[in-house]
Amino acid sequence: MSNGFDDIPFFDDEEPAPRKPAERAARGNAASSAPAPGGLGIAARAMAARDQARVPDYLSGLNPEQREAVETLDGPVLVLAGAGTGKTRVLTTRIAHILATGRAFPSQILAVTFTNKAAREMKERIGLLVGGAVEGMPWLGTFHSIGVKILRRHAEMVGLRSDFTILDTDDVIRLIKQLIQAEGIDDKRWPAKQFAAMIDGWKNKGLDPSQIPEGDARAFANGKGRELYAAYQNRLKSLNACDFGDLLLHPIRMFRANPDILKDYHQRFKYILVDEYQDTNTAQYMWLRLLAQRSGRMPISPLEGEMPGRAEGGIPSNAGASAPPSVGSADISPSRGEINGLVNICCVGDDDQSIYGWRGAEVDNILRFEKDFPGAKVIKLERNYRSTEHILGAAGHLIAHNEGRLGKTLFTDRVNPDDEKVVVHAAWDSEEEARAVGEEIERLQRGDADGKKHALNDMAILVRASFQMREFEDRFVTLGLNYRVIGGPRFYERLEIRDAMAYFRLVCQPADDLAFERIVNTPKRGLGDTTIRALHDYARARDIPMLAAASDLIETDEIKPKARKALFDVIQYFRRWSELLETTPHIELAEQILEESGYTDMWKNDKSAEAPGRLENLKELIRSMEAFESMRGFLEHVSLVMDAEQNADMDAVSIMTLHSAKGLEFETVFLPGWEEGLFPHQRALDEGGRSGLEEERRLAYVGITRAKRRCHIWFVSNRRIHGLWQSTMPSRFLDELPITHVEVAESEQSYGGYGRGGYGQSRFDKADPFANSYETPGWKRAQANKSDATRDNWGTRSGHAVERIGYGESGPRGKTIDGELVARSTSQEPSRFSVGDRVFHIKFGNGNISAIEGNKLTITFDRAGEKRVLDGFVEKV
DNA sequence: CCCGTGTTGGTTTTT
DNA sequence: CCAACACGGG
Repeated sequence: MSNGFDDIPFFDDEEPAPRKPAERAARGNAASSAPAPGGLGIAARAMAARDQARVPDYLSGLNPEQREAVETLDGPVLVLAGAGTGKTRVLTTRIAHILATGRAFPSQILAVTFTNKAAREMKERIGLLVGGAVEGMPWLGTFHSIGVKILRRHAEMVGLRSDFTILDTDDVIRLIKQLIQAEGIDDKRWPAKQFAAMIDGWKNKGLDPSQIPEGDARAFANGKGRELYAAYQNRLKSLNACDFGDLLLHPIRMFRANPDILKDYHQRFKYILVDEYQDTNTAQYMWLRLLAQRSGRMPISPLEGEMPGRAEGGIPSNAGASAPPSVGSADISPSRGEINGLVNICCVGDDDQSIYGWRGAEVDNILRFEKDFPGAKVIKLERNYRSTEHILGAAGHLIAHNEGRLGKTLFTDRVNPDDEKVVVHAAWDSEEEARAVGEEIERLQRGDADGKKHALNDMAILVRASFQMREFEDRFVTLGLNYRVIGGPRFYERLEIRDAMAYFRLVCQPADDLAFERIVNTPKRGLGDTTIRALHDYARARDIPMLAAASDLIETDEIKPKARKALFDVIQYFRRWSELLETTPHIELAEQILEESGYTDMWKNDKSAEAPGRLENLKELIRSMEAFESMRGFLEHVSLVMDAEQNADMDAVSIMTLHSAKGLEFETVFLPGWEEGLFPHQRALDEGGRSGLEEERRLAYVGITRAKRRCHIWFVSNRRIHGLWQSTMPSRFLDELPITHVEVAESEQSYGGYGRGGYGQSRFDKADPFANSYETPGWKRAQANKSDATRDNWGTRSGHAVERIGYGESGPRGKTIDGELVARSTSQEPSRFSVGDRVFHIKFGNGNISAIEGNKLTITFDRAGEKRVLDGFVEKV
């Protein structure tokens, strides 16, 4: 059976020891056979000297620290790579170096990232360095994609078949809901969603049902937490399915139970590289330790209850006495180049950018690295190539307020007297904040400030919470300023896509009950609750899939004739499609399935405004299948890679959360909402205490360090929270910025001072400690702007466009549509519309134009009533 | 089965 | 305040 993973060579492609090119190999081996860490032998030193003379291209241009990080191939290495210090470059060059020196074949390198995006980027950049050799790197990928690859090979060891399905969050919640109901528990009081989150948390920690803390187990459904978790795992097994957590946990269990298999992987992976190590959770840590560990001297026992991170400083290698029973003892003699029985593992990360503690990441993993991997080389990259000294100075001073850190200070020597300081602005409320940011953006765009016109693509607004985006969107629509929102629900999470996928899944995997239940009555076939319940009970009683149960039951008279007929048809279709699976091209089959099932017709007959968009999405889904060889291959891809590609052509300001900004950079960054309660967020403070505050501070650090040249921070005195206006205090982080690198904007008139209660005085309490007068240009400008804004609330600029990357059906107020350019007004020219035109709006549907003013139209929609919209959002019908 | 009304809660997100 | 969801009526 071809299931999309046979094409990856595994152990059957075991290469002989690297030998060519001869000269390079000799060099590499000489170095690696040198008595590690102590000092190099004379011959090796001579050769090293010779190497100095002939530096390979890919090494030139690295600074000494980067170079050391690339060239220290033997033993554990931790690269502490500050923001903008060339982290990815080090990682990719290191791989290139391993390959070029003949140390390992591409298939002997394990390189893990967190996101598909990061994996893709790495692949591309390695490709640039070494050419086609990347193709041979089957083990470069996310934790999860590598986890699947391992698990497919050994699925039977954990009670699965190798064609198991991967459930996403939505499936998981539906499944749990069923279990909760089956237990007779009130699913209102104990929401499935909440329990799914708990399970996720346990799995992040690597905990089986038997290992979860008693308190946790009791906390849900009157103490049924543990039973439910166990029931969930059983159900997954009978569905031949996995959730995301299992993709890591099953391999861990499998390795522990089968040292011989683990040993194969030890032999395979000569080099391990890990990106964003500060984001690893306990399960990922355990997974890595199993793969990295050699010689059985490393006690690793989190599954036995010992949590790494506590317990006297982690896991000392010499604590041989407490070696764990099973896994640890896979006795592999250290191969050449490994020290302390450890593989050549290189973890790259930045403890100051650890912002995912709330979803299970353990900063402690990176803080503990030297203890975990004795003899580890720690290399700090502190030379920054991204930002000005002011930005680095501000960020550095801020982050220095954290206690739990390894300590780095970024610097740059590209100092320019024209560099702007970080600017702190105050505004009266969030509306004014949005207005002022919009003005600043336009100023930069026009080039007023420095004579240079700045592209919108070089600017970003980074917010703490997504509700903050709305005000900016509103303002930018008004101004006709292009923007794109990054983040939010994605293409593959949309209803119609999930439905279609459920059809495909069921064809490929007839035991996929979740898929069955999803679509058995979609489109409506008169198969209601009663029928489904009967199928469900029958299937459970016999432990067979529901589709099979349906086949059985239509032979009996347990089901009403009408439903029986409908069910019969469904079964027939699936039988046919399954047969066609092997013979028909998958694209064709997919189209056929959606047609014959009546699914496309369902949307064609749907009169709602979203229906056309949904049909378009279905077409897009089919198109995206072209890149795959088989339907199974496609399904595998989708379950792991839920990205939507973005449209980079358009010039637009990016709006996103601070979290999704990690790893990105922009010339100009706007950071609004620096108020106590919002940033740092009250909930982080309440629930996370001191470490919560530190994570918020790291988030602030991430925000500032996204900026290359300009960083504008804002806070407001009044913000509407849950509908009611609250007066707010400036964020404590503002006080943690160094005066030398920060400038407080001339008062934008707004900020009337007030005390800080028990929090002590802030220099931001006064309207402006540095310069403030009602005669300042800033005040005058503010006044001017104010009238400006009220005068023309709709703006008159042309070419407005909005893009929403990854946002699904419910873009706010119908302004935007999924990743597509939806508005392009042309107000300079006479309107392309006339009063009375019949038009279509993607959100509001069809309607007639009743008035036109510039690029804004008043339209009476058939269903949505009268609305004012920009002309770019509608088209003639 | 669809739609309207009431209720509830409202950081951050990947796989 | 506003959006998502659950429930009940037609």
